[in-house]
Amino acid sequence: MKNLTKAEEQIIQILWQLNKASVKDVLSKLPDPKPAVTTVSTIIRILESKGFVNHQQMGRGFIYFPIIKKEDYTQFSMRKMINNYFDGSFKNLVSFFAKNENIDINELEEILKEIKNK
Amino acid sequence: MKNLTKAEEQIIQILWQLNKASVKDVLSKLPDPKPAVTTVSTIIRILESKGFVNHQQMGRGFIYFPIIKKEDYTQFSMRKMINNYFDGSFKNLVSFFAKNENIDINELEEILKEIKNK
DNA sequence: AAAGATAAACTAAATATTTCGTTTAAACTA
DNA sequence: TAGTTTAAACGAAATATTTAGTTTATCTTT
Repeated sequence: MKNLTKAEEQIIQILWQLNKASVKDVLSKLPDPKPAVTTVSTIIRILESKGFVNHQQMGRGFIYFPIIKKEDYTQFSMRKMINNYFDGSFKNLVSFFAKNENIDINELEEILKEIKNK
Repeated sequence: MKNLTKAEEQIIQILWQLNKASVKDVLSKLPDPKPAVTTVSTIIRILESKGFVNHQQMGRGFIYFPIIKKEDYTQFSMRKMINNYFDGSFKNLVSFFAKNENIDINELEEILKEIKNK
């Protein structure tokens, strides 16, 4: 799986959110200051060349859609994160969050309970 | 906190590992094909200008050391990761790992037990 | 002290990424 | 059909990142 640059990531996040979108749809979701339409168009084309996106004709123009699932890229990114920052261990990640008091034991138990019920 | 580029991240990881190191020490830890010494030196200087690293005189040259803790940068990165890929929720992250069978319930319970005993 | 070695600073070239104006092709309108 | 509008493709400029040679200063050795 190829790495996404910052600009590419911002755009594909929008495509993941919308499922299908024209260049203008994507542009409208971007925060101010908005880039030029052509900028968005170019980046989407790069995403296509990297194999993350595809398109279909739709009336006048194209509708773009992701062909890599957000979950797959998430997994790819998390794997790297865990390797580089948690010594390759998911357990270390959870411990880290517990230790740093972002999350406490009770909350973790709640999470566990919820997961069990699925 | 400033973002680190790929090259910068690779270097500071080594500094985190070694605690203190000369340019040559860092270079020796880099995988082949090794860059020029000056390249490493430049990137360390950039890390200093970004406030991640400092140095002290040591004999002939400098010894560099991180002044941002790995844990702090980890937290910074994880926060972004969770915001962008888990809807801002740590719970979602844990569910994701459970669901994707990278980790199963029993393993999670083990982790929880271990954390409790601290 | 002079010559050589060493290490950081500086500078600039190479590469990667981001941005957008211009061109081209197709569709629509008068 | 000719002129206008629309949208993608192209090309290239602007910016950011990476790489490393050259310079400068200091230390070491003779």
